[in-house]
Amino acid sequence: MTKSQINLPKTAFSMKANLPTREPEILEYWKKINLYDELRNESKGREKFILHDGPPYANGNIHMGTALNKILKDIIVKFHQMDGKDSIYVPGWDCHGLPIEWKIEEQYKKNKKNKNEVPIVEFRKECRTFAEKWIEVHKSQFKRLGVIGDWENYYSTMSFNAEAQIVRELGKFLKEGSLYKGFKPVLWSTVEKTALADAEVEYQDHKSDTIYTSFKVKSSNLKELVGSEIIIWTTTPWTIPANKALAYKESLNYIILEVNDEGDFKNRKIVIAEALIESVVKECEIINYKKIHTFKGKEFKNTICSHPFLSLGYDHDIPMLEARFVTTEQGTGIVHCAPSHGPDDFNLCLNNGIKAIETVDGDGKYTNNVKLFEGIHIFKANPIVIEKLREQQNLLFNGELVHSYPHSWRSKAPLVHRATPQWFISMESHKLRDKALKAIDETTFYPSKGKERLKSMIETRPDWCVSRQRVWGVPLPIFVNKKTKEILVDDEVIENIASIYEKEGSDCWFSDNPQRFLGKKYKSENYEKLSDIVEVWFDSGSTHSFVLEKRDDLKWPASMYLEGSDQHRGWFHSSLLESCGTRGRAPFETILSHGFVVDGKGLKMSKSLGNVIAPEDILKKYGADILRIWVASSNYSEDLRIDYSILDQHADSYRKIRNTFRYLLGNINDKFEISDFEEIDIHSLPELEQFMLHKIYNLNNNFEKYFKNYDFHNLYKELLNFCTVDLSAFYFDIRKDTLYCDTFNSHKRKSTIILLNIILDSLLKWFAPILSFTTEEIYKLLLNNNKSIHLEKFKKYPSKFNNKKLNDKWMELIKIRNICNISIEEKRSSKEIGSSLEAELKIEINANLKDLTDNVDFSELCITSKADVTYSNNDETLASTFKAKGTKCSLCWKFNENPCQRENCPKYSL
RNA sequence: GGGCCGGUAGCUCAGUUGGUUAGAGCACACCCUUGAUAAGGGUGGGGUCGAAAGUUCGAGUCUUUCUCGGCCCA
Repeated sequence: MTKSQINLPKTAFSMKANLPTREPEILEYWKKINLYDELRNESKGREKFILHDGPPYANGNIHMGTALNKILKDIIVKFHQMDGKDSIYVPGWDCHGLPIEWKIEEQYKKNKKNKNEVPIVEFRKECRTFAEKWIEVHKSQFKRLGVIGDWENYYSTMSFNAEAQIVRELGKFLKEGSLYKGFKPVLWSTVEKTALADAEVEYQDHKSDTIYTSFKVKSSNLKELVGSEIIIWTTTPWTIPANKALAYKESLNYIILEVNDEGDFKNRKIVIAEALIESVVKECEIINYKKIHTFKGKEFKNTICSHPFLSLGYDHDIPMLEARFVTTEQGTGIVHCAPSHGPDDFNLCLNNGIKAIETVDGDGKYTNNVKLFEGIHIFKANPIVIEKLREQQNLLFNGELVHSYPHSWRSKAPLVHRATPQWFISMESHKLRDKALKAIDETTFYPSKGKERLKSMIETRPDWCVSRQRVWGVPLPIFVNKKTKEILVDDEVIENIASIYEKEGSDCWFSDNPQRFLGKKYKSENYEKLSDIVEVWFDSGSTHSFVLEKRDDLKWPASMYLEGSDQHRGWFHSSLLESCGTRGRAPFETILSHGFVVDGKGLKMSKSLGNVIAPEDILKKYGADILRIWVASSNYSEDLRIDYSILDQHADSYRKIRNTFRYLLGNINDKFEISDFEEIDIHSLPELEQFMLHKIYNLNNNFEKYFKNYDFHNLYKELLNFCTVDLSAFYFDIRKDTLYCDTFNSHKRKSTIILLNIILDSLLKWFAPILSFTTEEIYKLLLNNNKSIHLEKFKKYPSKFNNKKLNDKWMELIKIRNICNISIEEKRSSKEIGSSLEAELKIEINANLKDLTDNVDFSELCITSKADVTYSNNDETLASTFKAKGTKCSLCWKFNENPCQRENCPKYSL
């Protein structure tokens, strides 16, 4: 008997995937067949699904987070495409901003070049070139992940039309009147000489000088207070010269203490919060004191103090103001307020008619608004302030404290709050907050918790500061009338600037005569041209206008914005505000946010922990399809863990899936026959095949349900389980006998082949959005038609596949099969049999199940040589296994006491 | 420091409105197979559901505290 007499599987589809080398070949193939253009051609006129790309910053190699983001986007785009839509993905890049400026400046430092000697326009050109370089790097890295999009016509925030449109968008806020000039403390770097965006700030430990200092009560409604001294604690002594007020909390209890220790404060009465007596006394080393009077915070009302530097000319009144932000966690329960140096201070003072002024210049030196200290750098001022307080006998205590403090992400220098002229978009003046909150309500969030997250941020955020004192960005298109100080608001000027930018970009703002932008209507000598640039979040928040609206192939609003959950404060946020301000609604219909990539233990990846895995390493070791499986199988609504053991596991699953395909391909000998599901005569098929159709039908239902909810990890799990449980361990295992040993054209074998084709067709399509490369490899091998699996649509499954009654029956049969397997295993472990074909089953089934099992061949189901069924009243199904009698048929390997009766088995195998 | 989210077998994930002995696949162990073969099949072990306390007849599910981790904010 030779193997040529049976129908063994044969396929060109190799068991070994070798993805790291095979995938680039497939990328070449996609390039060759112009897959992206083909996709657009094929789906012309279909309903559009637009996933608008949140632009990554054009700097540095991609990391796992970016890879996750792009793959997840690609999976969703492909799902919608196969679902019958025109699913268009246009990648984009965020290009302006401080990090790139810093890179260029670093290069200058290396080359001993002085930035101030380089014309702004030239500097900006270098920034542009830098960004262009990284866009190209990113592009190839993203493509390698299998991401399909309009790579040739990507968008960028530094393109001329983007810069022009950003000006138009700002013009809308200008015209409306919600863009205003304010004066406000912002986090400022005295090293970089700029305000920093929130995202540019990082918190690190910092050692600060701390002081307890006293403010004498000048007048008060509470007579005990007069002559007493309010004690405050601060970690920024240098802000004392800018003090304008003191803050207390109504609900707290306060106490007047008389100090009896020797020293400056002997016999002086000090005021602190009652709850903090212990800590203040301990820290200030007060030993002898007397409690004089306790009172409620609200009795501070209308109390006026004097500045500790009163006799040095600081003769302004220091009012005491009620504030909610006062706590008893640290300090004295009374907070010193310098409106130019803290947002809380600023707001409190503003509400009480005290304005912030410019007390510190951009370099960090006191201005002439600050008596005694003009010209001194604030970082050198602490000892001087402390010394002067001591001289004035108003220093109760000073020390040091290590605490978390804001630093610049680039220079790592500590930051300060500094009042500067800035440009703001008001949240209230034109009801931007209300509009945004309404827009959030109209948006669907995946996962749903994102809605509350964004909402709570919008509810509490302050006005949007859109100005930056830097050069690499879109210049704020603002002229201020030198005489009236009024902002020039004129659509014509804005459009003039925009149309100039459209042709040549925004560099000219810094080099050309301002008259060029003003046109003929206004004279440049009457106007001051602003040199601030727009903060980058406004850039990216405007992408919907210069990408979605401007491109004919896209639509506004986008179907979906998809980013990491940090973008609730970033791109989701700025896009929402920009769009609500200019168009009254969100630029997206849905938001999908994903968690962060962490290591196998759930810790964030960092160089110091040494747990960083680069996408490049994974591509080299496993290939993109494994990475794509990792994305699909992880629950993106939480943090996503990755390490090599996790990837190994997914690589194992991949092999299982690949071998499932290999079995299918082998048994159809790579001859794929696409069948029309509607045409199939189900009842002509064996029951097992009908049962499998039912399984497929229901799997597809679940598939659609999961896809609709973007629930990919459950979708993938279900597909994988189908391959392992339903196919490999069940259907495939049972049907090997038919496929190998039945005559080639027997009805049963042909029925099986029909099913294999249907399963292959289904699996290819179900898996295509996830296993983009492998499904293409198979598709190409089967059809070789210069088309792509990604041009296909998901199949529709006729409801006639559904057969619940049959399913119920087969669920029972599978239960019996499991019982038989246990029985077979007993004989196997006692070495009485090896292969299940050496077994002969005797099965005792409850008579109630007679109808169900009457025509069932349990030897086929359990892959044994023989199976006899008897019926009893026993509720339990019993199975016993015996060594099969007779001799082994050389063809079908079943044991028979008589010559094998199968049509193509040798009649006398004895 | 504050806000939000999360912690179920080694791993990826299920666990309905609180209701039997907490499930699946993978991995692991053992066995079988050698006609899916660097494949395939069978059986099995494995969890005090992050910790503690509480509510309840009953808690993985509800409450509180703590702890660990992540994101955001300061």
